[in-house]
Amino acid sequence: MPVMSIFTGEERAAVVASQPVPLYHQLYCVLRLKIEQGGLRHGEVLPSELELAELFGVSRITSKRALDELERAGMVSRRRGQGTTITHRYEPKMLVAPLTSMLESLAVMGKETTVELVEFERVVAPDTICTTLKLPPRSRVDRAVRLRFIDGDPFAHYVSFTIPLGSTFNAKALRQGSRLELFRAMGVEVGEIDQVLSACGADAFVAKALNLTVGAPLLQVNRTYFDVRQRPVDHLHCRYRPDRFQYHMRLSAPLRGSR
Amino acid sequence: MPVMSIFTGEERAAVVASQPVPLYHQLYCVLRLKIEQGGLRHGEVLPSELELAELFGVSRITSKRALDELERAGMVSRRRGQGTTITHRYEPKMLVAPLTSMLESLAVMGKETTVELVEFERVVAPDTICTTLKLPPRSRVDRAVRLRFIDGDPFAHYVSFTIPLGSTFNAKALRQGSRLELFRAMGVEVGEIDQVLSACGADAFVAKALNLTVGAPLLQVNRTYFDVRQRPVDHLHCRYRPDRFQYHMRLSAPLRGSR
DNA sequence: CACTATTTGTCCGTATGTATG
DNA sequence: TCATACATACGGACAAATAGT
Repeated sequence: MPVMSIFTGEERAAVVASQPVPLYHQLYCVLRLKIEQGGLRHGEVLPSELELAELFGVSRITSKRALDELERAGMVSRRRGQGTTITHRYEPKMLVAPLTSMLESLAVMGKETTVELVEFERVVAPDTICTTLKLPPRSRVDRAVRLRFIDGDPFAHYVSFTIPLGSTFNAKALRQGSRLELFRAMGVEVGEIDQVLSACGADAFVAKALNLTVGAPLLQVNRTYFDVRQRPVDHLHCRYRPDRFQYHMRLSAPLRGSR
Repeated sequence: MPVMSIFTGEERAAVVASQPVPLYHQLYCVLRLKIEQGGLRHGEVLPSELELAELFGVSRITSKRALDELERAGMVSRRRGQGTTITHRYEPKMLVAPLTSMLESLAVMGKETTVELVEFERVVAPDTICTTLKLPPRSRVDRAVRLRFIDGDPFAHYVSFTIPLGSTFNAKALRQGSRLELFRAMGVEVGEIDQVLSACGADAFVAKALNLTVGAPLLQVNRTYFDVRQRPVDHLHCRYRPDRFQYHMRLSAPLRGSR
């Protein structure tokens, strides 16, 4: 019987020896991604080691190792004579936040999420931060690292740089209330927010904090807070697990008359 | 003299032996990213092989190989006795689009980008598409795959599913004009757009199309178009290279009185 | 002109990881 | 499981080019 074409040519072509990444890991990534994105569902049986090896043009040991890694990652279950079945369930456990306003940290986030302060320190600001906050080079800022949890699982990693506001802006206050409330208490009225949305791979720090592997895709939001006089007050670097957090928007009545 | 802290702790921590990726390649990636993003500029001299080796806790051979790869990639120039100088010029080949309206495909995108139609076919819609477009199961829709280029480099991958509008909605028309113009020409007035922003790893298809490796982080936007009668017309699946495309927003005057 | 320090280029030997049959 | 081949990574050693004293 001819082997079913479960995998596309692109998927097979993505596993190549010429890359500086082990073959077994390339194959592992292809399989894992396919399972995570629902291309292969819970309960389905993967091709056998030999079939996989032939499909992707590798040896049986290589395909075996890729499947073993999948098992170690808890994606599949392997049994002799029975094959490799998928145990991973696609369960969203997801928070969808509106992006149209600043509601995020108040209404939506407040529902079932908790925040944990990981670090708080007054540091010399990196050059990029000095530039965005319009500070002279090597100024001092308050750096805070925080994690946000949903159902006890971390899904957001924040690194914030705040211009010195006063001694009341400290770790204790950050642990208790939201940052926006804190700003207001310090007499800073936030007028505008500048946001850039992007994606990035998890670095070693974030990967550990969010319980991911290095390089895992993350939704990235870089946010600058301005006070009512248009002066930058704070820069926030957010990274979200895409399987647990998404942004939602509804845009209405687009321009009709033009072009 | 103590070694200058050119690299952050995060950067140094990203080069670890425990990962299934060669050390020299990890280091190469860190350096390349720093140069590409302007952290190290044209003409600057990189630390010597020995300094790099000590900074990142690897042997000189490893740091040397990373630098050699950088040279092969045309990012730096190496000379005995003189060191490694950066030849790559930092030009942010990046498109930053506003997200506040539907302007994207009209004003911003039209500037220096081009679109290429990769596939166009009438297909049986997947279940998920039928659900979002409120169609009976196994309905037929027009599926289009497109790529968007900036300076000849692909940065966006689109997969769209459109309810049957008529024979004028075809490959030829898609190649020429924008989809929104085409909708209007077909008598469909787009009233609202529903967007979900997230991140995902590149699958084999997209990786090939956007010239990336499998698993590379991408900014993902899933968009549903509704006509003025609130009926879903089209579902669009966008994936962007984060180094070439970002979304930008400015939010003003957040709620003051409440909580 | 040496002389020196720095930096890259090349080689060796060894140990471990990867991949095949 | 074994034998084999190749890639990766380390430490060390020495040669060759460069720049400054």
